[in-house]
Amino acid sequence: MSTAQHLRNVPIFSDLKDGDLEIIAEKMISRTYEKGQMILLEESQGETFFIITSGAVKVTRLSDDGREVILAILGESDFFGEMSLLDGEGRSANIVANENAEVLTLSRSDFLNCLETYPKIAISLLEELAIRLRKSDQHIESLSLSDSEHRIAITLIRFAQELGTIKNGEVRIKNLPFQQDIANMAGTSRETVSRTLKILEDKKLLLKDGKDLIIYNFDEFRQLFS
Amino acid sequence: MSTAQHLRNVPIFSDLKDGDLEIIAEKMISRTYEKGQMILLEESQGETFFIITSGAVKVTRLSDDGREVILAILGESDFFGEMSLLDGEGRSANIVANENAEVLTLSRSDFLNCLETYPKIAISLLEELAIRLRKSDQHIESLSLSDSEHRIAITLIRFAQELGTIKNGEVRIKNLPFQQDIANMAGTSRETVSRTLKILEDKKLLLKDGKDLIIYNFDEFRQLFS
DNA sequence: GTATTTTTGTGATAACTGTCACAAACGTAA
DNA sequence: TTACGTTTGTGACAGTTATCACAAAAATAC
Repeated sequence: MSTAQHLRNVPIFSDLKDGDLEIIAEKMISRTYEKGQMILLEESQGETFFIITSGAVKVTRLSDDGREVILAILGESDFFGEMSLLDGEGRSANIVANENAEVLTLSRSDFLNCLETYPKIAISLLEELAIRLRKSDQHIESLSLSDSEHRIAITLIRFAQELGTIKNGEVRIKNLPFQQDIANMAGTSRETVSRTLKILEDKKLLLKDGKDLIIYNFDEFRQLFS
Repeated sequence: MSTAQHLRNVPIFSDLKDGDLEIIAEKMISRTYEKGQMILLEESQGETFFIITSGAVKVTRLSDDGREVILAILGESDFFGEMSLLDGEGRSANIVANENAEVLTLSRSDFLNCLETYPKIAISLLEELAIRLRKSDQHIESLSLSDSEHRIAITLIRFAQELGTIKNGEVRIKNLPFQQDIANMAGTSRETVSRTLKILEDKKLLLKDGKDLIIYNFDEFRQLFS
């Protein structure tokens, strides 16, 4: 797929005309990262905007004692790096390739130029940030008042929404992340994730199928834990 | 103070020329709310943009069983309501007047018009949302991996940054919110807040002075708990 | 002023869940 | 295949903290 075609799939660029898309596409550079490779470090200055064309990355923060909090897992057509471009602060999070990943990058100046030249991009970006803020708020809510079973279930719902495929009410999450990653997102321990998945399986709410996870009745599941 | 003068204090409008500011000011309507009054309900459609000119509001989410999670407390010159205007979803949070509050409102269409007419506003708004997202991420981090003492301390730091006044290294938070509100932000119980404040006081890190709270050495305090 | 409501302080208890320890299962490379 | 590393499962235990209960203090109303 050409660079411009990839951009077409990214919500914030989807409003643009083909010509404009190609102008932007020419300024982008493609890069690849291997699983586990660090893409961005917390301390570095943000100078680049990234769009994922294949693979997945995780957005994390690390505490002093080395424990990892996963803020989000991003996949194809998602983008990142815009935050520190916008507010000038340093990075607020680390980005690590969660599987082999291919990205397109845009420099700070080209990115800011884009925003000024195409106000529609700015507005689309606003929408996207509003959506992320909303998700953050939900994440905060779940961490604040739920027990670990709820938090883990809500994390599964997030995965289902981002990575899952629905087939008559049943969601299949292909390649469920490791329990340790789920734990780091849900704010709990790896062992508790293991035990809780078993409990949910006993309750006939979900099924582990190799590396995949199936939620039998997604609507019911969401209602139970929302 | 005139409406336009109030707008001048709001970061996202501060770049505008006086003339433009007045054009916008004319479209705004002033409203007042009494302490405890609900300003926005979670279920309602978002049709209005709000700017606080005096007082404070709290942004909350409610769980089924009625427990409240406080996402933020906003004060003078802060704004809210933009999120559902942008992404079209329903409200993601409730807004309640935390003290008597005066706000300026702008209708959905006028707000969106503003964004298209003054691209600078859109970019400023992007910056603001980036900042909020950053704060949300920090909030998530603290909820994920800290014990209750840390979470409460971090909540106090947030209050200090939003509501505090610094005098040679010492921060005074005037009118510290109730322990119940602190608990709802820190994701813990009211009793734990009570006990923890006493512990921090015993450690000579802070002092309760009537309705105010003083953090003796803010830099040290931040380092201890960040 | 007194009365009433709201907010805060504090003990006792139980429950949840993090941690440690180790075994089992799985994946992968040689 | 075997061997090694990674991921998952599970028991035991301890520590943190939510909850309940009620008293004290503070704020507000009358």
